[in-house]
Amino acid sequence: MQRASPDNIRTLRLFSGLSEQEKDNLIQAGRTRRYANRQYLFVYGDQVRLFHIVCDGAVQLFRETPDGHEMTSDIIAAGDTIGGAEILQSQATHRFNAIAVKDTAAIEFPIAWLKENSKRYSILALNLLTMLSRRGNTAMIEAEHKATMTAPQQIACFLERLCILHDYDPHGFDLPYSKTLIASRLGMEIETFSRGLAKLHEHGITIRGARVFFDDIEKMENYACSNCSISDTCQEHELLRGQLSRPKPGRVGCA
Amino acid sequence: MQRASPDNIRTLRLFSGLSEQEKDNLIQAGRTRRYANRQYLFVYGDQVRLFHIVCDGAVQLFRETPDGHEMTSDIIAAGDTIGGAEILQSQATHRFNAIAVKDTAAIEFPIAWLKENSKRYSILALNLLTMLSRRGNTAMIEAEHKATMTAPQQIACFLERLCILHDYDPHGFDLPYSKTLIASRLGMEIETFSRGLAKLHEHGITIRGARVFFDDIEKMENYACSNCSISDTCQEHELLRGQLSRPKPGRVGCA
DNA sequence: CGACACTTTGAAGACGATCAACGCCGGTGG
DNA sequence: CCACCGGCGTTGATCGTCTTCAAAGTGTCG
Repeated sequence: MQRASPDNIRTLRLFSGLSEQEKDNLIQAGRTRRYANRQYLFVYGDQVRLFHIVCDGAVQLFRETPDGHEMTSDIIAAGDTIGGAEILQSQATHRFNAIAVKDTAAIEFPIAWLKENSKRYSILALNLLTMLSRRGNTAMIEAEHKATMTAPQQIACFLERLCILHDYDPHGFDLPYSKTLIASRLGMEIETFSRGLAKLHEHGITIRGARVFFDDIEKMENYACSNCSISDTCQEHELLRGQLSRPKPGRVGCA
Repeated sequence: MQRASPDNIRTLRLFSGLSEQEKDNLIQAGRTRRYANRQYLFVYGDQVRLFHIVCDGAVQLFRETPDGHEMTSDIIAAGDTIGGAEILQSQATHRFNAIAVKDTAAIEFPIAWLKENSKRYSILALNLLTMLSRRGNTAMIEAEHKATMTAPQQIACFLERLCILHDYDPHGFDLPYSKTLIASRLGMEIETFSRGLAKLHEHGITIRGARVFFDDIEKMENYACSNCSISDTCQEHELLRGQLSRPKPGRVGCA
């Protein structure tokens, strides 16, 4: 998992391409803050005041429907940011709640900081643009999945991405979030998720408690989705990527 | 509908904030090209070579699943762009097909043009960023809809946005695309869409052929989704927006 | 040990996908 | 002018999947 303690904040994708001095200038305007598990960063309707960089832990972004249903828009892991889209669109208020789902550390910046510096440092704007458009891309692909794949397929695809993006050992790793949270993130009920996990055993994925085993990497291909833009996200994992999701020439869509 | 013939290309959101001379410099690198209805701009697997600005008509972006199913990712209307995300992420090949669904005119630019100029003109990068992140936002919200709303609700929400974004008369307008295309865009089968349209009559929306009537604007609120980021998209339509989707204080989620 | 959150499992129901048939319309060709 | 065709949309019936409701099981932490 990518971590960003004050030590390695300089390695964040958001700041890539900037000189060390530029990074210093930028970072010094931020303030590190810690959130306990289950503590809110902000809620629906709050004024947009801050841009956050999550350094450690994870933050759930979610909405509630009038009938009390909770809908997770995204889970922001360490190294990613919150609020960029809202600020650049000059949205006055937040359209979702943000709550820490682990003990979390985040650096916060005033919105003016982001607006000014994304004009001053075009590379910063580009980095943010890339991150946001990638997130949007993922959202589009997942919307597609929801329309074309069964629940077990979606789960398998999610687990595969999880394993690759977080650099977990495919032969055995623990889920980083509760099953309830993951189910919500995938837009399905916890019961469906639970049953889906059970079914994955027939397809070479075993789940015992929170532990996941890809016991047959070949069979993973049944679920591999060549459109999930895993490709350019962690360039150092070429090998694993080749093992897990081997896009076949001419193949489109999700199997 | 926003049109961008060579005359009004200067008014595009993408170029907003640039001087007339800067616009000239930028635009002169482009080449206008016309596509007949049903003509492909590119297909899945093609090299990413160009950045497109759709001036007139509309372009469907879609994938095909291995079992021959067609999945529409998006419909790009006049004034919007194609390829920005791919270029900024240095994707080598296209992950979807692009086909004109009307007679269409588009200006095309080499990818280097976009890369260089989004560094040179940070405002251009910001504009593109805003457009892309808005598109991603919409995708996320629609994914949410797919998980929380019934088919008729999704259709109503779509029609409402359509009416507002294209500046149609809510008391009667024609669908700009075929029902088949819209159904695909919403990720549902044409049969489901057709039945959904029929049901909307009980809720104050009448459809006769391709013509849509919001015969009871008050009832629209039953479907209005306060999270659909219509708000900052066409600033000139405050009044209509107030009529159609009136977000209530403290209200979250989709009704 | 007991409280509580989280997860699993079962059974019933709702919704959308699928399959099939039909109506409608515009175009083509005899 | 009519017959034929293909694309498009509607409607009906059936089926599979996911949600919902209900209950029991598991784990953790005081």
